[in-house]
Amino acid sequence: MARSGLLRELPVTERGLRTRAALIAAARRVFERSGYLDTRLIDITKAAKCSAGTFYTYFASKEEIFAAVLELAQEDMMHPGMPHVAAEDDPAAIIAASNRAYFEAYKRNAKLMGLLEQVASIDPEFRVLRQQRADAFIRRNARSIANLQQRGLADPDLDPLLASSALSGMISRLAFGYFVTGGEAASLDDIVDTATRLWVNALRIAPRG
Amino acid sequence: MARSGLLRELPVTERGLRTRAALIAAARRVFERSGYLDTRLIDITKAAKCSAGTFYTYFASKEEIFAAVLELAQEDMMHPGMPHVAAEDDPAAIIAASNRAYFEAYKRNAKLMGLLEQVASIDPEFRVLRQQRADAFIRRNARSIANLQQRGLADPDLDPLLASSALSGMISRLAFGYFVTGGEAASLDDIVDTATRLWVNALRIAPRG
Amino acid sequence: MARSGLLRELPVTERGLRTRAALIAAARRVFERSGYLDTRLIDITKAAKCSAGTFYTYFASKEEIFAAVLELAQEDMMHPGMPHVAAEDDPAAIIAASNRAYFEAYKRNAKLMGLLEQVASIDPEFRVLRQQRADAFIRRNARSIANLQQRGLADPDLDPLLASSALSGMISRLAFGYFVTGGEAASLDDIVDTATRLWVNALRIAPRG
Amino acid sequence: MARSGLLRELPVTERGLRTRAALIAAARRVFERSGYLDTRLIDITKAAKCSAGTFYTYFASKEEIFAAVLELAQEDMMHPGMPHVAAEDDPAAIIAASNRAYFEAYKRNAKLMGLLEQVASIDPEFRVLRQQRADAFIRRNARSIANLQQRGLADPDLDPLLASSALSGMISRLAFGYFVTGGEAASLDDIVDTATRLWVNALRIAPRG
DNA sequence: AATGAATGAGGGTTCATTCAT
DNA sequence: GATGAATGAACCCTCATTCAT
Repeated sequence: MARSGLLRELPVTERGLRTRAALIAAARRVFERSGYLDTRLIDITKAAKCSAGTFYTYFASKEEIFAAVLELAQEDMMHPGMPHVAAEDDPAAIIAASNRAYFEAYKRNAKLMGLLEQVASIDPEFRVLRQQRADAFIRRNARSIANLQQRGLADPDLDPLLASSALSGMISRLAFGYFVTGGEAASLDDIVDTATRLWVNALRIAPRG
Repeated sequence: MARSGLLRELPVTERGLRTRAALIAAARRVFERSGYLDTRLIDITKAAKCSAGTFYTYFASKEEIFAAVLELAQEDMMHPGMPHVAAEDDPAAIIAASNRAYFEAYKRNAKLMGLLEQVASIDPEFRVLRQQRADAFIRRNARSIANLQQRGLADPDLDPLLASSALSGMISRLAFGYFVTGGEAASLDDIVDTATRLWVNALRIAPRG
Repeated sequence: MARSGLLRELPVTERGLRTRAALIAAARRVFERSGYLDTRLIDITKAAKCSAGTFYTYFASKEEIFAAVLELAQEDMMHPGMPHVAAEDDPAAIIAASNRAYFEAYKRNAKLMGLLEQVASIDPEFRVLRQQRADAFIRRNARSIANLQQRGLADPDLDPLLASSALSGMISRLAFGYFVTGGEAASLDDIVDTATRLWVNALRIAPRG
Repeated sequence: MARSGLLRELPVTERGLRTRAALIAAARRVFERSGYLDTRLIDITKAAKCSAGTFYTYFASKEEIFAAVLELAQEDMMHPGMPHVAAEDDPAAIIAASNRAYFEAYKRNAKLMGLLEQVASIDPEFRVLRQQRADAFIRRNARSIANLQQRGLADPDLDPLLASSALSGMISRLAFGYFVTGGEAASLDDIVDTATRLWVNALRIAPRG
């Protein structure tokens, strides 16, 4: 996900970079503590130990600094999806690894994912962003499904994109329920195992050997 | 889902009942047009053709009238899930029917479901409400899965509740993506078919004798 | 204190009289519980078990019903001051009896006196009312002082009205502190005794015999 | 009477201090003109020539700015009571001086004293404040009375605190009637003289020499 | 005479944004 | 670049009062 239109250019001086970074770090902390809506800009500037006016040197709005927070966390969030593993590996093992990777990345950024969910439900720009991320995840998984089908290893009657859309949604919703809503009683291992088994079953992936 | 604690007593006169109903109807319209956050109480009272003060005769807050809107729409939303079909029916057919019913009910109330998603991301009380609804749906499907397992018709290695949680989430997320986000290109039939096929596969439901 | 300008005519029907009386009784209760300012008219009508509109059948405003509450309590409040005793009685005994009567009447209506103090500080009409009551008390005591002076029993250098103003104020302030503010630690007897002794001393009333 | 808990931190810049001071001065003016209840915050900000929002930079409420107004006037109000005079002075002269000082200070702040009376009748926090001030005055006079008793110059049968409570109340009520209610016809000198004579008589202070 | 719903003016309060220093 | 005070639009909410039934 390249720089979204929500971001402006970086400051030039050393001090400017430091202040900007302090604001972003403070913003993430405050957003995660208070939620997006309840966060006031002065809460952020207070946490960053700078004045209210300084905020506008770097960001034009709350949306813009939230975009910057997301951008900083983005690298870590790009891991999930199918990691590159040797093609000859057991498909079930690959799916298991992929799901585990997704859940773990989700866990590391759980609060932020909850925030993104909240902001996406409020602001169309972030709805698009969320959609783009979801689509990237879906397309990657769709390619993997199509690949298995071509190799005769998965149910050929399924539309790869639709199936990926459904199954990827299943995974992300599970992660949301587990790490954000936090109401699930099961252990992470159980969830990954069940999700993987359902995924494998759903695609009718032939058991190995 | 009984009356939530968010509701107060009903008015006693005919006129009062009419005004209250007008407010709820207006609120639903305005919420669906402008979203929850951007709706101001005066927008609602204007749409209901009454004065600002009248609002407070019936509701204490925006949350309260939103709860009333949901309550009114609730009956229709309780249908989805497993419809009552003869037990001897083809399990796959039952699942297909259930999924179709869910998607259709979702479609009828799509804007409201999008609103609930938004409000749940903002207000903890509605987060609980959404959770309760999701849980009811999950438990119903879990019972169905357990039943199939007992009859030897579904993969016995799956935990029914966990599997239901995953698959029910898959369904509701699909519905959300299809009817609320609205970005899906597929036809409703294709989605129902794919969802059903994945569900049937995932549970390893034996093809009918 | 005759009917003040704050009061209107009485209702004619039996039912009307009953409702009016219920409103006044309720008003006194609510005023004493919540204070004048914090009392809303619906609090009164609720307590009187009638509707909001009914209030206006009998009273034009909160002030007016408060005036009615005072009027009803008035008879009891007219006792204080010098009670009529035989002129040949011991002057000190008369003063003691008078003070005691004042304190006791004050005690019976302490909450109402506190209210009157509050309302007088807010509403000029009641400031006048309070002043009239105080003046009546002062003039009565002034006549008593003048009488003692004429009989050679009290310090002739004092202006009777001024002295009465000071001493009467002393008494009413003591009563206010004792029954309304409620911070005094002394017993009522001690207060009456001290007040009487100070009063007798202040007028240099010759000890008897 | 230290800073009450009603006050927040002072602004740091010169400009801030100026604005805050302007608000307090304006508040005093408006309160004295319109009374506490009838004063709206915008009346104050208008009088201080700043916007409505600025008020909240310095004060959280009407109570808070009223506390600040009182605090500013407080120094002047602490003078009254017994001024320091040589111990060997004529007790009556000391009392006269003390009373005169009290009346003069009261006169300088008469409007504010009236306001305090009003606010104390409305707001419990200020009721406490008024009580504390009254108590300080009473205790000071009680010490003076006890001292006279010990020197054999005053009626030993009086309880000093009770007597002070009564006589101090007499003085403050006179001042209130004279400067706030404003209905008294007498001259200030006459009032001071009468009050002093009553006070001296009441304590049976021995005539000098 | 009683009802209780409808009215709407009026005040308080917040906070993103600007700007002089 | 940084500061923090000033701004004022925007909205919420209360409640005395009116009025149709």
